[in-house]
Amino acid sequence: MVNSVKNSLQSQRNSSDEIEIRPNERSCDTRSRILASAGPVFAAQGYAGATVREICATAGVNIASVGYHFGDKLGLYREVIHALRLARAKRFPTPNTDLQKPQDTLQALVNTLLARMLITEEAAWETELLMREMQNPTPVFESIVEDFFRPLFDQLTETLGLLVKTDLPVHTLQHLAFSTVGQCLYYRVGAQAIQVLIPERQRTANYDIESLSQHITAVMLAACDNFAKP
Amino acid sequence: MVNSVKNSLQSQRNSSDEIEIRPNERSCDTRSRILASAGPVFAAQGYAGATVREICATAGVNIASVGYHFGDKLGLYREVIHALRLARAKRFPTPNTDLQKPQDTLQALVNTLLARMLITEEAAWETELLMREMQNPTPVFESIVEDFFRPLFDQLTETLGLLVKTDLPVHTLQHLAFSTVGQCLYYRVGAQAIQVLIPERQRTANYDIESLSQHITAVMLAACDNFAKP
DNA sequence: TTTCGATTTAAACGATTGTTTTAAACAGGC
DNA sequence: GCCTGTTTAAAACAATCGTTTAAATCGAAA
Repeated sequence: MVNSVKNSLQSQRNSSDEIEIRPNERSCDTRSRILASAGPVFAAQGYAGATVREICATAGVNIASVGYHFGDKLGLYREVIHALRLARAKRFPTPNTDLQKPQDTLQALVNTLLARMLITEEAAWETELLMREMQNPTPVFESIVEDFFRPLFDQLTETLGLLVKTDLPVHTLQHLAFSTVGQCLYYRVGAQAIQVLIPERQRTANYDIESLSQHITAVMLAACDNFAKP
Repeated sequence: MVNSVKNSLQSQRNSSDEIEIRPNERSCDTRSRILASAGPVFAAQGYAGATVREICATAGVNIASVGYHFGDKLGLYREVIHALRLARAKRFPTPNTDLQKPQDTLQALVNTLLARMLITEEAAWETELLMREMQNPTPVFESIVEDFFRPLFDQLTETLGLLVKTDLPVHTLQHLAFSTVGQCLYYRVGAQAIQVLIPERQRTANYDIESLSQHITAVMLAACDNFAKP
């Protein structure tokens, strides 16, 4: 009985991705409330560590609702990832690369990377969730890389190719791109370590996005100049 | 009764770090077997995800043994970290910095960092455990940073200070050190992403420790040269 | 050999997990 | 207004977790 109801709901959701027609208003409210609460909890505790009880408690709904609306815990997680991809695609449009000097493009790319890493707003849980996916990849990880990382990586490689002036091997350009990404990523991956290594006073003074992006850009421009020399 | 026995054992262990005198052979065997099995399990599943049942099963001992020898799960984890620290100190001795040119010291430091990151031997679980500590810090994380990361970080900052020649602000040297560490770290943190971004043929050809360390060192030397200019 | 403390064992405890069940509350069509 | 299908609520489910308990077992001193 109840199972058939859930299965029909599940297949209905899979068929239409964008528009969802819910029978009435009340269910749509609970459903979106669960979805909104699940993201931060999954990000903070990880998939295994997160509990549906905590998610439902912060959402203010009953525990059984997640089973009714999403089938089970994994179904809810898939929906969270799906919503995350849509949200981030709109929030972080890839910077326009055509009408600037490559130095400015590089600066803009580093700025975007660092902004994604060091975001402390209400949507910081999205980055946290992506970081967890990098360490514990699930079947959705590959599509995440293709949709989010590949465009920025290609743009980065292209921009660096304009900066080295000479024709370097492809893998050298890739290494330069990874050097750029790695420097940005460290200020999130190593944030806990930095918090221990660097006193708070220095951190608040010299570890803002602006200072860090200028430093990383300077490092990469110096490297590009050096690789341009015979 | 039993509690007092355990407490005395616990304090006995804390007092003497190096030499352990166990009453008989049998207990020492079980204890070391638990310790040997716990490391890989903690690394693979994380602290919260690992279960003492699985650890004891792979060790072939009773479940209550971990309570008897280590107090509780966290006590066992602390001992694992302690043993890890001793093992890694012997396997990766900090490079001697005194009798070389700073360029060579930097190269050696980058080599050490990359070797720690990309190790694929039987002891890879140690690095995996450290990476998990960086994202999900447990109460032992701070001591890990102090004992593991701080020495290398200081050595890195000092070496970079010799390379820039001019007197730069302290935070700039720190940023340069983090740039170095970040580039090395990315080839582990982003390994899953690189596996999707770069075809396997290129990966096996140009992503060995030797190529990567030379590249990263070259980037940082170029940056230091640039920062030395007026 | 006997005795006693140290160690291991099997079993169970209480807490927490994801999930299911049963009944009540709600909406709209007749 | 009643009835049918949908949604929510409270409770309970079985499984698993870390931890504890009480008895059995072992090793060596007496």
